[in-house]
Amino acid sequence: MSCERVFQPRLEGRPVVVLSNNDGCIISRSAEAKALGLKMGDPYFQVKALLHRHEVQVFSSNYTLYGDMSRRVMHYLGATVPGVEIYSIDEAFLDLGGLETHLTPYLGHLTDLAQRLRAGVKARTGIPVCVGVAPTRTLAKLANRLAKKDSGLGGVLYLDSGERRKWALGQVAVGDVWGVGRQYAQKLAAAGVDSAADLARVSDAWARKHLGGVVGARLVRELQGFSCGKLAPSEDGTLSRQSISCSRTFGRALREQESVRGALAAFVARAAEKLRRQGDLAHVLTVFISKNRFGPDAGGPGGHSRSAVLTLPVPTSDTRELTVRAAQLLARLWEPGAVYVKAGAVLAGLEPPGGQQLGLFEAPPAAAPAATGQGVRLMTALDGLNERFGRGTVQLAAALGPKGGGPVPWQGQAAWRTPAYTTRLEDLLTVS
DNA sequence: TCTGGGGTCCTAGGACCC
DNA sequence: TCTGGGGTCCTAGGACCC
Repeated sequence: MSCERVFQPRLEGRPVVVLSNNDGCIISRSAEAKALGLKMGDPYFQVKALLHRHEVQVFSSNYTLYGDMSRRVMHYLGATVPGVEIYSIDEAFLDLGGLETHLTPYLGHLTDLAQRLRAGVKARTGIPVCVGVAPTRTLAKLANRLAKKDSGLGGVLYLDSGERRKWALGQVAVGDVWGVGRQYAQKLAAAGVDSAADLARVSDAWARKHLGGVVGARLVRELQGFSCGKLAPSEDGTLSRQSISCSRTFGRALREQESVRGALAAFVARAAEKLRRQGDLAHVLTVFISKNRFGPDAGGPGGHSRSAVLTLPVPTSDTRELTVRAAQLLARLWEPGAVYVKAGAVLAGLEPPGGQQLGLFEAPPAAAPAATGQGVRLMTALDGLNERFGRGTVQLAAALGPKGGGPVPWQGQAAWRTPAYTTRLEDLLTVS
């Protein structure tokens, strides 16, 4: 929402929402939209009338723009303080350990440093941010939440003393603590644990028993102010993922296997592209297809979706091989007469090239095309062309849809997408 | 009519190993 | 009647995050 506002200042002070892929649900809201009672995850069609009545500005999601703006914010943070952990597209943890004790005479109180970071991000990108400072990530998230809610704090809250920490814990409902979702919140309420302060007092044994084992124990320790280092530091937040997937809800329901096969070819190609960017090969391919989970005949929980898994004989990142395999898996899953609304591909068992170990009696596999230098060069050329001329410039025919061109049958809805202001020359904003 | 996508970690149980 | 200890790997399922 903030990204859209940067490029359309007229949106300032007005209710604005951004929709998920396929224009399905609300995933980002301005304060004014929140005040109208619009919730995260509200299906668009259910709140359409309300949106219209209050002249809420609606946008399809524009991840090209949001990803690029995120990169700019993170780059500034990385250039300004040591130890940046990118946590998500709009959050980062900064390690300020030691800065206060050693540098107070030069930098001032950490609250001042946080204020300068906030102002710096705003000046360079136009994106408003809040900062929470505390001894652990969980407490920093909690402080950030309070900083966001109470405009009197000027966007920054530093929990610099035991008393202030105690006060902050008392302000936050247990369900709003990082790591407490719907299920745990319900369980905690039943046990009389209502606030973050209550949660910080439960025993280690109780946390282990009722909040997912060591995860729960860590959560409570973090609230008490003992850091448990939950996050694996990854250099830029994208490297060394353990699985890579691409899935989409189709713009309309599909009943032809050929159409779904085309969609899967496109999804596999996207996932394989990400895999090659990470420099890994995948050993395991999963394909899934889903029927409408809200329909009357959706079946039990999970009954609307089926998946098939294949362990590849040789790990690969070659789009051609993965596309062929995905089509085979799809054929296994396909129920004639069924109507599908979504499909996806997951690449797992990721490993760097050259790491395969053979069993004692296993013959080395004949090199598949994917493993040859030619295959690697082809994929490199493919990625190079798509990088230079735009995503999808060169694709496998399998991903192009039916002959004759036109929009592919699985194309999602995006009725209110803004331009890629910062990444496409033709979309550059002109000011007169 | 219309309900997102991409991840992580953990547990439990079974098969198998030394 | 008594029946070890310490592992790995895999799958399925459940919880959580933004």
